[in-house]
Amino acid sequence: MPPRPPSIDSVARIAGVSRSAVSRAYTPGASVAPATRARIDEAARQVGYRPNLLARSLSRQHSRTIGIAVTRLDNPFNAVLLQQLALGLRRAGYGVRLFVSQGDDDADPGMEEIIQHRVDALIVCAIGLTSTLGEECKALNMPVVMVNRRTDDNAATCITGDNYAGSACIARFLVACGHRRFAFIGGTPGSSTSRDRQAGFTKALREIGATPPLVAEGLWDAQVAAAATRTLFAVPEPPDALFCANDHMAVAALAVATRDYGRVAGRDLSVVGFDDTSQAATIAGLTTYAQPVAVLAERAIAAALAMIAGEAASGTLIVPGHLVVRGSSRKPDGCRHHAGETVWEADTASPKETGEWVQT
Amino acid sequence: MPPRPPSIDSVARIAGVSRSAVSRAYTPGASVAPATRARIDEAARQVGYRPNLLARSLSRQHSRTIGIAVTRLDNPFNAVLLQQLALGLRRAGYGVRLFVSQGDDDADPGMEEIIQHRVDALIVCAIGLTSTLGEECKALNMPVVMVNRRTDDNAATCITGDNYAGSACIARFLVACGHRRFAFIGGTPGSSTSRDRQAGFTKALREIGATPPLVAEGLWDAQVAAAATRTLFAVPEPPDALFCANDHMAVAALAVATRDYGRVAGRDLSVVGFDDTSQAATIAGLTTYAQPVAVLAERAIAAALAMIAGEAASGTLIVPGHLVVRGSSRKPDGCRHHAGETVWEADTASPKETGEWVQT
DNA sequence: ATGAAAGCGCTAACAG
DNA sequence: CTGTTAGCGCTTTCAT
Repeated sequence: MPPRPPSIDSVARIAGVSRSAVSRAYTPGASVAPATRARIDEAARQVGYRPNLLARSLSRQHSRTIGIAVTRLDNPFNAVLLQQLALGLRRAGYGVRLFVSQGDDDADPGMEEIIQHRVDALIVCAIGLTSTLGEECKALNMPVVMVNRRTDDNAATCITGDNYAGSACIARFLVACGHRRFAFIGGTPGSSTSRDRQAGFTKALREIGATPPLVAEGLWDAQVAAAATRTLFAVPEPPDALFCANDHMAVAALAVATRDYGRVAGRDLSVVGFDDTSQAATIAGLTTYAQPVAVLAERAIAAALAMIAGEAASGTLIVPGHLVVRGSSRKPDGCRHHAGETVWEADTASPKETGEWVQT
Repeated sequence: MPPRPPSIDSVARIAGVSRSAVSRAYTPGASVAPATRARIDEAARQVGYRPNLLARSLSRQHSRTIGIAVTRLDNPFNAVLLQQLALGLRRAGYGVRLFVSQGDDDADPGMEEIIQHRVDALIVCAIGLTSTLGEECKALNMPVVMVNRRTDDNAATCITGDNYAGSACIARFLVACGHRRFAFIGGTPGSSTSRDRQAGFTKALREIGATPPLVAEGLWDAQVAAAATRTLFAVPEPPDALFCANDHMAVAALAVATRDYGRVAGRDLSVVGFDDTSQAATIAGLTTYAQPVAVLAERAIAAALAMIAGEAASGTLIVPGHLVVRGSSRKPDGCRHHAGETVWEADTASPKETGEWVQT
């Protein structure tokens, strides 16, 4: 009933050439006589021909499509990361098939579905692959790169921020601010990212000889983090320094602390986040450890393309970030202006500008 | 070089049946003898067979894939809308091909690309289609539904919130708060959404006999809106009531007003947004006109599926919202609690619970 | 430079 | 219920 769109054959017929000729006319760098090409172009224009990419993919054995699996698009960091990935991929000539999963953590992002679609590679954001799935993928040799999450079984190449060093930096910063009672609100306990941030924070605190932090779970969720904040403030000696494992939660915690508990951030309380989402900056004036999302995306894409090309990259790339100081925290000595933001001199967490590959 | 994944033929051979049998085994509701099915299942399991969806799509003449074109994923409203769409689509058995475009407005979301991928339908969020593109789509009879944007040439089915009535409600609300000097920060001037919100606001103000608002352009961007806010406050008699065309901007404007200008929202200033993003609630305590994003998504999906099924829906569906009152504004008489939020009794903007189809 | 022919992996009548 | 056959629309040797 719906008249099918013109196929390569119709064009060939009209132009009076074989369909191979038409195919070549659409293949950059193939050899077609100018005259033939003209006839083909004309015929194509006439009927409004567009090559059917499904058919092409089937024939070529690759789809120039990359799958992106993601959760929690309510977290602007994830949303922006997705945006950067999609944009960068398009620039590289790849399309995107999107898989969004409900669950938080090791949520199986509908793996069966992904595999059946024969994407050339899979980029996984903020979710963990179960190890069996990791195996599956490499069995099918489908390249997988994980962003903002790492895995130890080297089933995938990983690109992350410097969670450990960044969080350690935050610990030192908070101590330099003169704080004494620390607290940490984590993401989902199962995620490497949350664990690394907690570990870096706690370890640095211990090394300095500070009191270990109170710990609560925020599950990467603003609401949950808000509740956790209330719990934290309900203790006899509530914290005066709070580190939340990402901005999404930090910004909620900050709101609770100031609105509901009358704390004035930057004086009797410091709250620090991780990511540097634009809302952290604009709305909340949040002190945070900035992750260069554009770089993360770019590196992830590079890794995926490399793997598609057969260069078996593997391991974990740690992309450095830096602390940016804003009104949500006190401002210790050693803060100075640089490129429009306030940084902290003692922030030496990530010396390498370009990031560093570590083997797992 | 990379050993190809097992195909339907390998399974057929191993199971000792024809490939049609295998095909049927994977087609719900097809008739296969239990014994045959068992042999097929076994063979499939053995080699790890998965049907190739590309091939299936080519053969079936549809891909069970819907394209989603979107911009500005830095705006949490768009991000969450995308999330809901993807989730709902998956529930309906559809996959998603994602097209994110850079530009703001009538940005051509890489139409050629979309068409070539032979998606079964296209859902466009927050972007406008140029009219030629609209034509193209219907020529190819590819269903298009626009969310949060409308078009008058009926090239597409549109699903929007009640921009006009909602904004009028905000105007009346602000007047009821006792304000006198109004301002409006719009999105991109080309977008129907921004225009409708401005029109509803301005019109209602005029009807009441209030002073017309100062108007500035925020381009749907937090930074730009922040700058616009500064401009607005630089005039001799700065506004005491500010309506921003979405929360993303409102929240930035609120931050500027309170932090940089020392205004205290809820007393000498009211700022109101549109959308009710979760950050608006959690972080900023923003008074805003709530749009039911889940409903928007669900309706958009329903429309797309209907059109795929051949039921030529067209026109514009207006989904009602409601005003939720929080700390960023004064609280006039007639506010009461309902289902955990504060609503305004005089908010009669959208009587229809289910939304209403209007012809264009 | 061009065309013929053989696929890519799966589906869909149609006979049996 | 099952196998045969003919596509779906495009690519890619291989000759010419």
